[in-house]
Amino acid sequence: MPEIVEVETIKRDLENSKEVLRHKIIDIEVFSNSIIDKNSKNNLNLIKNKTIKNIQRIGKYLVFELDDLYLVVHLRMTGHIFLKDKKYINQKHDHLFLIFENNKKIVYFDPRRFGKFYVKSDLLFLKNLGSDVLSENFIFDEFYENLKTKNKKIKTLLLDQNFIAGLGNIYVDEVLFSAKINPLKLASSLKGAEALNLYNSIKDVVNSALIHRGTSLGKNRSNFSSINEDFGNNQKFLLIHTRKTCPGCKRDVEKIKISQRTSYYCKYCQKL
DNA sequence: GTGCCTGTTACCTC
DNA sequence: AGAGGTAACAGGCA
Repeated sequence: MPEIVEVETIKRDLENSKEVLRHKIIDIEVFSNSIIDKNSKNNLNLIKNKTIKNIQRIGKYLVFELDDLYLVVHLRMTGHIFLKDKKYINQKHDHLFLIFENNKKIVYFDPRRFGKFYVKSDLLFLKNLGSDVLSENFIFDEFYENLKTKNKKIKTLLLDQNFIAGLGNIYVDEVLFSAKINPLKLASSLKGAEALNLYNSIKDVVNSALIHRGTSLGKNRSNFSSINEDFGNNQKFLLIHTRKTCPGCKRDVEKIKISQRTSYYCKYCQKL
């Protein structure tokens, strides 16, 4: 579930806590080896005694900049970052601790263990990502030029992190509903006005969800929560994803699979 | 118990 | 280039 909005919420919460930025990692404990990228296993110990100089987010990746290297995590479906007191002891599905010189530790919790940690000396492994939709690199002209060349369904394209980085299944549905674009429409068929509408909808949907601290749809601990295990509120404001009735025309919402992803749209308000 | 579903992505083949 | 399948894994649900 963590898409751009959720990862950004975590990033901001970590920054605002003042307990991580400019603090030193004195130890790392790994309880499940499979969450460490196989090419990073040998480098893992290098993060010890390093200070967190900066925290950034690139697409759905959370990046901790250390003195001379990067600790990067992708939360995939069910990864969580919690900030706990040092006395916290590990519980089911906790896979990694980063222990700081102050009284805190970062806990990586992930029931499905799809998430991955990377330790790298540079960020070249992220070089194929498209522009982050919250960054200043996300520019309409470039977006539209690229869009015109793609002969695939617009929903599939917006989910492609190498096209634009950050959106996942929930927000793509919301964006397309907001822009009144059918998810099955070919990207290359969009007119300039539609593309501009789409571009603006991406920014609006993401920024509005950020205000609500992300979307927490499930009922259990796999559900998105930020560093204090607090859920987001954006699920209350979803207009189309998981809805049965279109808020625009009050007719039934379509629920189909597009590229193996459950997709919600209104065939009346989002005409093909 | 069984089988199917799930918010992500990399990798593979056609 | 694009489409489709699979795998990683655990838990919820009918």
